[in-house]
Amino acid sequence: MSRPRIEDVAARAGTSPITVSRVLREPAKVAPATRARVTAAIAALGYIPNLSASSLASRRSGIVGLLVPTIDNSIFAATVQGLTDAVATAGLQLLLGDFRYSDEGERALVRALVGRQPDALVVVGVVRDRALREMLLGLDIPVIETWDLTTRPVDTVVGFSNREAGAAMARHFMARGRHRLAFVGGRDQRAQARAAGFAAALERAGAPSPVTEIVDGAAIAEGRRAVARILTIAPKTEGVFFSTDMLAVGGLIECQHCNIAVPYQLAIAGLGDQEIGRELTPALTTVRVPAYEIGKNAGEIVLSRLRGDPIGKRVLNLGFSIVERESTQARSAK
Amino acid sequence: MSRPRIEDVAARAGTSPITVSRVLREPAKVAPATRARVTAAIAALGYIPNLSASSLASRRSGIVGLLVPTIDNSIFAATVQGLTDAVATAGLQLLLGDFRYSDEGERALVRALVGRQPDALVVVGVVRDRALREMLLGLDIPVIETWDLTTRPVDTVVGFSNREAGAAMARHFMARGRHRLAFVGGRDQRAQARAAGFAAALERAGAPSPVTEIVDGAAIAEGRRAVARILTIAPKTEGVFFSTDMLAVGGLIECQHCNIAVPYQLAIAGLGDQEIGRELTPALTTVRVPAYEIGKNAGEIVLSRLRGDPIGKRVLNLGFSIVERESTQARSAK
DNA sequence: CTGAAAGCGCTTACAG
DNA sequence: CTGAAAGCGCTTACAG
Repeated sequence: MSRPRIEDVAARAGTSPITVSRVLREPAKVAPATRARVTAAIAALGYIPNLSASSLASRRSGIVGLLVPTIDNSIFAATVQGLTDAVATAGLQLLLGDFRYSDEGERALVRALVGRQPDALVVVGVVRDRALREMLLGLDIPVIETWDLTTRPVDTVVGFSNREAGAAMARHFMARGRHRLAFVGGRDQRAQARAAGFAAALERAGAPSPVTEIVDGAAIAEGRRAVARILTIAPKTEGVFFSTDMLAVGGLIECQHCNIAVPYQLAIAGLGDQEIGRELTPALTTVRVPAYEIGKNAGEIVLSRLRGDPIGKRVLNLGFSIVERESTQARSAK
Repeated sequence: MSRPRIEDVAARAGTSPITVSRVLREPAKVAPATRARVTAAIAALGYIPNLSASSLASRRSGIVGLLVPTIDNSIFAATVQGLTDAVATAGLQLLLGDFRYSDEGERALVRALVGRQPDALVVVGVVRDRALREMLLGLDIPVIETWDLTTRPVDTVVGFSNREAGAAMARHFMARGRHRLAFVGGRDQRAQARAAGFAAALERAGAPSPVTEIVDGAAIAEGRRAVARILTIAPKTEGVFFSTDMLAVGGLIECQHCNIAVPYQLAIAGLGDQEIGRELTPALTTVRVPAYEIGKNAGEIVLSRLRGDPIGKRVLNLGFSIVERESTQARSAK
């Protein structure tokens, strides 16, 4: 007793396969009586259409491929959620792949995803790898880059300026009387953009160049280690901007262990506005980023493109905001 | 210029489509010279096989469907990682779906996944819903349930006993002189099993029944609220077991805000052994669960079954362990 | 080691 | 409103 095919449903409903297919895809075009018989037959047999056959015949897979650097980072979870919320209404499914922050992994992943004939691709990040860009350009499906901005997207980019976020945080520190600063972040492009914006804003203001610590991953332990190093190398540091809230939490914890008063001796800020940062004492200043909205907008752009709407803006800047909490208060605030 | 097909590759290599297909699937069976020509043609054209066509013809999709309650919970991320690590070696891809802790969502998701003709299905949780069980039993593919145990799995279950974990934690508290206890957890089956085991162990020891707080989600804020409520309802409570570390972190934070000394006034424990619990002060006692190993083993079972190996154990208990840290130390330890 | 024929289960494009 | 024919791009099973 293998799985029923469309033909079995048709036989039971006393109609043809194509009518069954229509009931599934455009029921309004089928006479109510026929439709009822077909629906009953589908239910009776527990028929589930074979989407491989459907994809092959229609050249529409109903799949949106999503490439994320890693799935164990809850900050991207909101983006996945937003994207799901947007595309699920159209019956599209997400095929998720993590490339683990490697160009090579990303190429392999794209190849694997493309084999499934996705109707669109959404990428966390902006694609810089040349070979990958070429591959994506030749794909002839919408490709949405996210979580950053670029003047020349593969197709469309929706995100915010990580560079500007870094610069804004530098100004935030300086406005509170802190000029000897440090940056902690990973090797990925977004972290690098935040670092660059941070350093550039300091330079423009005539402040010293920031000490920069590169870390692997976003673990709390990495944040702790980074602060310890910074305070050894540059004991007069007055504030540290961490590329993610989890790293910043590590910073807060290390300070607590070493009896360094935050924010009075050292100010600390993160990025992501994760719940833990709000709940700790001192509460963590952070950059709130539109993670959910990025996913939602990306999904809506995908749907619009699949409908054949005219192409809108190629660069969609959703902005960010700085949420000031205790961890960066000015010393005078005491 | 649409995408090249196997026929285009064959033409360029001066051979037939079926030989190209063989080079892709079982290269050892093709003469080296032919293989070289085909490989060159594939590279030159940037050929990527259409996996919909491949699935349809071979009745093998190369997809493993994974159903998780939610993707924004980092504790499942380790399971996803383990599963990926195991199945990627065989060229299988994960199709991930989250059913958001609802039976209805789970049924819809299974239907959506099944349409893609997965070669196997892995579920976080044990399937209790009757309709879903029937559906899965009729599927005729390996179905692996995880993260709990049951005497009658749909097919095979790999996990640990949540009930036993709850009981073990109750004994842990009692061995440290705490008998007035409380439980905090969600509505999902695993949380309920932990609650039941916790209560049963207390009853067996003649301790009072635990106060039980049901929460929605695993947010820190929920943990805070739960502790506040417990201390209002039962101010003499000596220890609280939270169903997840994140909830327990909320418990720790609430105590800090209310000047309740942990563990001296109130002991706190979680489950999951997340990094944050190790780093906070007091460090959090927790149940370490084999999240990664569950995924890894599930993947290996899938591969074994697809190879056609004889079916092994239907119930694979990977156990758990209690990691004692400061948050549950005995009062006398001071 | 290689290939011609048939078919996987759908949908498209057309006809009526 | 409904259906017969052709075809989507692969692989299986067989033959040589």
